[in-house]
Amino acid sequence: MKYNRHARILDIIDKYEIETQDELAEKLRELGMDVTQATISRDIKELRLVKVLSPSGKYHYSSMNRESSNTGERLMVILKEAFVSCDYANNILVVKTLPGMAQAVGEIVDSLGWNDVVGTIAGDNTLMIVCRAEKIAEDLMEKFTRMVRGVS
Amino acid sequence: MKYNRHARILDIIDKYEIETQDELAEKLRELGMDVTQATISRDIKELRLVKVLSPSGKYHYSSMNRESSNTGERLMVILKEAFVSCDYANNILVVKTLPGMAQAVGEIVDSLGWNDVVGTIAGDNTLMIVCRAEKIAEDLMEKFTRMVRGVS
DNA sequence: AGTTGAAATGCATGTAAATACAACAGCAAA
DNA sequence: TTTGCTGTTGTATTTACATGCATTTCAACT
Repeated sequence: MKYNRHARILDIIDKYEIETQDELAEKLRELGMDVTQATISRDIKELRLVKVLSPSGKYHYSSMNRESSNTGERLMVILKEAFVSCDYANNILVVKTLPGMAQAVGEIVDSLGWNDVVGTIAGDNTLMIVCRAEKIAEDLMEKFTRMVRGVS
Repeated sequence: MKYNRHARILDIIDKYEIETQDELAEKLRELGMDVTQATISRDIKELRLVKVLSPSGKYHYSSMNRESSNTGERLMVILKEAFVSCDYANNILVVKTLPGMAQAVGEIVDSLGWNDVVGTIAGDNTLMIVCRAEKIAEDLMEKFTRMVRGVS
């Protein structure tokens, strides 16, 4: 019974913006699965679901993974995860990444199409970004750091 | 006042496993910032923090990003985000990724050290994984698909 | 300084979520 | 069959959280 329900729960939160556990219980009841809020609280714990804030300002349950559905967000996620640190000298920004990830991060930076960035070159875990001016490199470092800290 | 506090909150949830908003208020009070749970509820909303389940089975606040602190998890996140689809023929598994991400995914697969995988070679958005047997390729496809769906 | 409007906060309270406890179902060993 | 164990669920309750409303703070103006 339980695993079937878990699957349905994933379906439901994917399809609707579920704001409360009671609401979820309601949906399940419509599918003929009679459960209480207590059970759902436990399900949610097992499924490791989280309550996130939608752009609309409402909270809703989500699956933590696959949160980012569009490509832009997915790239950002990759960037954040692969990023280790960065520093600059003159107009060159040097980004350290997880091993083997520098190419990928370079690709992402390229894809952003910032035209203050002249070009990028990547090794294994190091990426160099050539900026038009030192100021740009500085700003960019700030930007990366901020981004990774989740401030957006 | 508020932005200062927001910064501290990020610090605190990074450093401690904060289970409740009251607990967070407590920590802030220790830093001389006198706030109530109500304010923190609003802060948390603005910072888009989420309550996630730790491995220990307890809930704690986290920044949604940077959730994956250890390298293994971070690689998994990248793998999930960069993955598009896969298929196989014989003992060769072909994985499609986002543009420019194939190298990175290949790197990750290599790093997993599965010895049923003979080797990998990556183009721009396509990765080929040479498996020891067709069965392995099939299993692997299953594994990837499952993983991306968030079931593990 | 006084006025005004917007943002931040606290207080009180209603709502949502987690859980202690008990009941029960399935199941394996005696 | 009985006993004891494990896992699932509901009930009742506690605990945690969100929010309406009143109050304060602060900056931008007269």
